[in-house]
Amino acid sequence: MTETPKQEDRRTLRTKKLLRRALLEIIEEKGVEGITVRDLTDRAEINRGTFYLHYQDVPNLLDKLQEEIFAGLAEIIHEMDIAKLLSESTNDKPASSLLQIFEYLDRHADYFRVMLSPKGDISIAIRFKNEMTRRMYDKLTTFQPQEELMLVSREWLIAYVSSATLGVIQHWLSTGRKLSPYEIAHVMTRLARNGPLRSVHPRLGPPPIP
Amino acid sequence: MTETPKQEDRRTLRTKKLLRRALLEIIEEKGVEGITVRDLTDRAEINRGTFYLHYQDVPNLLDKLQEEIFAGLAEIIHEMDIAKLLSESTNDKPASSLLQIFEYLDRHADYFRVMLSPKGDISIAIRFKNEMTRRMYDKLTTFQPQEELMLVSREWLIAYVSSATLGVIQHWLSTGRKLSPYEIAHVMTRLARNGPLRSVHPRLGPPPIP
DNA sequence: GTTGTTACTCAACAATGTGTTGATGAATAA
DNA sequence: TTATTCATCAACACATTGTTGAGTAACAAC
Repeated sequence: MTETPKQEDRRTLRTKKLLRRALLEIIEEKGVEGITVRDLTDRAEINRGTFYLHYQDVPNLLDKLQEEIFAGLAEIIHEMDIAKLLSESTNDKPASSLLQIFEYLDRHADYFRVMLSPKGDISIAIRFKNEMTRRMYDKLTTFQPQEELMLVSREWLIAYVSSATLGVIQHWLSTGRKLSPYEIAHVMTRLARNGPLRSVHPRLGPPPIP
Repeated sequence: MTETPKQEDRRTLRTKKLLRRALLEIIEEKGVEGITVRDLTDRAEINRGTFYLHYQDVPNLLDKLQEEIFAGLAEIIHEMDIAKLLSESTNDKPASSLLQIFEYLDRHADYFRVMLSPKGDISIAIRFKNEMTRRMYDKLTTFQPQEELMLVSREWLIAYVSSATLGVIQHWLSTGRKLSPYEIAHVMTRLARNGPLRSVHPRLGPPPIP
């Protein structure tokens, strides 16, 4: 029924590429709120009317790019496995699911660096967190159905972890990714396993897990 | 030299109050990007020109409100004491610094609920996190100057904790503050002391601290 | 290479928001 | 009461938006 997605015209590809580049440039300079169609098309060196041949307006352009990038990311987040994260917690290696996420972010760093920055599109961060949150709910409900056995309820645990993860990602991106995906995944794993306070000094409280 | 801040005119106070109310209303509906001076003054039922008698533009209005709210918050954040948080970690009570923060947020919930929501002003969240971050650096450097003794470096630990804290705050505000400031501070304290993974089930890894 | 299609350019349009100004009237503080 | 300050109103130039119609250039397919 559905036809094979016809290959796009060279000119179309060119225009979209130019617009994407101009968009990231403008956001980095002026932030999401500072985008105008005129500025966009001036930088891309295309006619203003051409913009409207491809996108309805600026939010629509942002949406389209977001869909693109999340198509790839959703799969990876779907693979996240808390049970595995917990069962692996006897060694000191980065959790594989985290590693995959950081590798994906690294691959699309031009986009994420800008979009997850303070000047970027907040809806990207929201969505990223939402995907993590949903996934964690599923996995956690299966793994530990008895909420009363937990130190804090699922709800707060998940809000805590998903925000912390996003925060570390943003810091990593905004400081030039000085650590490799492997190294930063390792850091994240240690923090998740031992908790922040125990990470200050292992001798405070019980020893760290590894 | 500086005169005592002259008491403001009734009419001025009235106008500013109406604008504040209208602002929070618009942000809740359409988000920060959807604010227009016309909409603002229509809802406040004042003349459009009147807006410009008090504020240069919309960002300036946002800034003024931000300054107001942060004047009070800065003091509290300044009181945060990691050393205390760690030394108190033999009991299961909420850390006093966290409790104070949640009480302040609770008192100004009309503002924070909107501003720290996804539709709100991202710069509030940024600044909030920055204040926490700076404070933690100071305290942590004093308390544990030997970074090599830490499981993860200060930099990442702080990015992790400050983001997690903000995330829990946002979740608390957006879900109607169903827990009291005391209860939510308690949750935060447990998460900080035991770490997320250990909070899933205390028997995983070493026992929780208290 | 020719040909039909599609994307791009350009100029003009109404509509809407912005920030400012000057004249007028009303509320306020003292 | 009185002088001051604030709010209103109408009008202004300017910028951005989203659309349209006509002309031009690039493209894919044959």
